[in-house]
Amino acid sequence: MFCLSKKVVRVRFAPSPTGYQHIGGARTALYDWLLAKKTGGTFILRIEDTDRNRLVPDAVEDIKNSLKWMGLDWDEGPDVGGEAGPYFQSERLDLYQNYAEDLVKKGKAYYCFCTPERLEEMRGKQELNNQPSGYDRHCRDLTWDQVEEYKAQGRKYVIRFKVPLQGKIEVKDELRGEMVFDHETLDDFVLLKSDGYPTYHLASVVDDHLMEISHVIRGEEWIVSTPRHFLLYQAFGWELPAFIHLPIFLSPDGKGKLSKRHGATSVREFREKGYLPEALVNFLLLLGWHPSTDQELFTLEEAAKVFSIERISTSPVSFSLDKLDWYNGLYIRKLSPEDLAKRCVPFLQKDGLLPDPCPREQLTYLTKIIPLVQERIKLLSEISKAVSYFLKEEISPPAKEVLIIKKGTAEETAAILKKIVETFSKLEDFSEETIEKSLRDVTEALGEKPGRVFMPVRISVTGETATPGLFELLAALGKPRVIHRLQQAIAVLEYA
RNA sequence: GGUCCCAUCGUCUAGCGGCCUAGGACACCGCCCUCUCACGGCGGAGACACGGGUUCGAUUCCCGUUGGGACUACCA
Repeated sequence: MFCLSKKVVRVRFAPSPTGYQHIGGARTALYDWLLAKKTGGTFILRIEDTDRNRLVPDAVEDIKNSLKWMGLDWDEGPDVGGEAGPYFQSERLDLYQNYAEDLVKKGKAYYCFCTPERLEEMRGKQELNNQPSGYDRHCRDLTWDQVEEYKAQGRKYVIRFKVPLQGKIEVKDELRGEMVFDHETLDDFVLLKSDGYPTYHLASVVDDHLMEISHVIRGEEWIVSTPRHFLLYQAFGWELPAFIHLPIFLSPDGKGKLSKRHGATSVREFREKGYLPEALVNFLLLLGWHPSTDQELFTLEEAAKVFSIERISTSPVSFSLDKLDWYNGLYIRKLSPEDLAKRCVPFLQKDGLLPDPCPREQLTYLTKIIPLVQERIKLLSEISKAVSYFLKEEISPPAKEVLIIKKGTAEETAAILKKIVETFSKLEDFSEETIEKSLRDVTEALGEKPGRVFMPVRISVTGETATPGLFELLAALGKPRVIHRLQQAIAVLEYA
């Protein structure tokens, strides 16, 4: 049987597959993973699929993919197994049922035959009378005969925990210290649902015990449930793990917790928007945790060396994306051209700028132009706009108004461009250096300022006013396309 | 309504009684670099919610007020 020394750190990330991996959960998983790595402990992935009504079919895949994408590999769990399995709660049903029945036998839990309708009515009355909400313990004192009778009638039932009527329960959170809850404020919560599945309360307590979890790291929204869990540990006579409640993510506008209304909330969405896992991890790391230094940049490995639960903060965190964007730009600039090009390919394919699969020459060319735009994009998804005029053979000719130089006329502009076409045509070697020299020579010969000459060229060949440096841009584009696009622009100026 | 949590620049935060004329980062503004846009460099503005205590001394400790948030399901 499964047995380990109590000293070792065993942490679990226990998502419920009711949707795509939420960004808040991703941070929890990160902290779990870091604590495990820091201490040489074990990181466990456990799927809490006990709500069959809200089950999303591909959620488990998404959760696994999201964790892998972020670099958070698990030591025990789906796909990798482990001695404390199974790691899907739906495969542990008999366990929960036995433990629930056990509590009933000990008089610490009871069968409840109340119908959903009755409960709803009860709740309605409580709200109407401004009374505290909670189960009214209608079935708490059913006699054994009554229970047998109801069961014989085939009535559905749940198993509820019998919360002691008097007294207090002291709960400890590693970050916040002791918290005291009065039993009177706790109701007899459900342990086992009528479909035979456990509630979170039962399942998580049973599994955390059986899997010998040392630290329970979860969201702040669980604080109010913690006294119930302590009561359960007490009833079973089990040793408590340490509890760490992470501050929740608030919406950037400061109104309530982060929700779909405020943009991306799943890891998948951030990935699709063009965020790098390195950036997301770094951002999440510092959202609620701070090192004892001023260091802002961390790889997973670096973070794993210095991470500590004592330095996790307790106040709610506004999930503002500004810093994530900054991190993303930073990490994009740090990538090698080869790496960045590879990461951009899917985005370019999605936008129809590259075929799938991508031919070798195309990838080589992309790698060549990537450095020109690398410091100009903050999201991978911005790559298409940044390189479209490189990847397309033809661009739609710019409008006349945008081509015309400042305080100048169409004729003047066309004359400048013609002169440049003429100069470029004679160039044998269309390199950055020769381009720069000839362009500057033309500028001087015409008695113009650089800006007045460079800008119409830039717009002619790209259609944009904001681009990489002109000389490197032209060289990367190649002489034929440059001349063609310049002639196209001249035509617009003269005939449009 | 009830229970609980939280409270330093717009945001993330440092601070664990004197080092604070409150530090850093993002965002913002200005200047520089410059062919545009970025990148980069330099500089600027910007916070201890309020009221009581405790103390020689409070951003730091205690209480209250206010504000924000979470939970209040046979969901997690």
